[in-house]
Amino acid sequence: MVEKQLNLSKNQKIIFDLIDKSPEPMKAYSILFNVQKKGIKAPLQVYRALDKLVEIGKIHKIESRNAFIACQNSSCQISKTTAFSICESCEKVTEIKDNKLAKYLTNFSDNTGMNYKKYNLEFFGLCKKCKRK
Amino acid sequence: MVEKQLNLSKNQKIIFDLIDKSPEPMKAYSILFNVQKKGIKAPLQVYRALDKLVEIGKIHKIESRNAFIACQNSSCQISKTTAFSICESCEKVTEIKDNKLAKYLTNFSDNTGMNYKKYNLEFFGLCKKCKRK
DNA sequence: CTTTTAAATGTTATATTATTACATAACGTT
DNA sequence: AACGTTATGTAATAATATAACATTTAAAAG
Ligand SMILES: [Zn+2]
Ligand SMILES: [Zn+2]
Ligand SMILES: [Zn+2]
Ligand SMILES: [Zn+2]
Repeated sequence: MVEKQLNLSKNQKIIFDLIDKSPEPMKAYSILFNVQKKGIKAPLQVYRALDKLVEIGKIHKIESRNAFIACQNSSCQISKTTAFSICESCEKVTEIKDNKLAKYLTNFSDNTGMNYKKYNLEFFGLCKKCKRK
Repeated sequence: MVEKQLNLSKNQKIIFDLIDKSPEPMKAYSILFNVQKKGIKAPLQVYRALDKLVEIGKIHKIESRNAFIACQNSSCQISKTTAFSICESCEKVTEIKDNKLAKYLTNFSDNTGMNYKKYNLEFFGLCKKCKRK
């Protein structure tokens, strides 16, 4: 599944490519370390690219881990509704793509009648692999 | 609704009382500043109390804000399932107490068949007051 | 009541995560 | 070319969180 990313700037592309290749969420200073050989030397350069990539939905921040993961779900580019599964043992993170869940949460309204176009849901448990141990 | 908290230690009680009185989520260093007159001088003392209070469900961490709020929902003492509404304008945070939502998420299983006893959900939007403006 | 163990505290230093401030360069539009 | 917008470079610093070690308090066991 090839995604267009022509609109990304130089730093944004370097940093997106790194995160996209990583099998696990990456932390900002780990990203910084990994892109120093490409000329990105300062934290701010990383955070600026991360902010933009989050804004356009190419990556997501795993809030409970202060780490970033590439989006696995094309619809995130137009919405801000995210759900993840996080293994508390090996820290594996998977983006949950479930239309029913998304619909349920998007239509959810609380006791004040308020509803929401944006949410972030993080599930915690043990992944298949870790459960076997 | 009086809650028992006899089991809290001195520092835990000082810090819980402060958070419980606050109308808004409190950040760790703001807590530290506020309890220095009571003899709690170092960040670690605050973080240790926060860790314990989170563990026993008396407070929750709002992950997207790095801030802490007192639990509004007695059932959180036995579960780790939390949901919040966050106003993106005034930063007001409310804990959502909704049995249907809790049931739906607790019973949710992802495409791998995995399910979860623990989750954190943060909804974002504008509160009533901010919507009027 | 005394011994033992676990939980909590105190203190210093340090690690990790993120932003402010200011200057410059590249890009897209008219 | 002139303009406004977005992105970049760089240095300094703020904000959040933990490591390491010594000591004290409280709970549990004998
Ligand atoms: Zn996504
Ligand atoms: Zn695992
Ligand atoms: Zn609660
Ligand atoms: Zn508001």
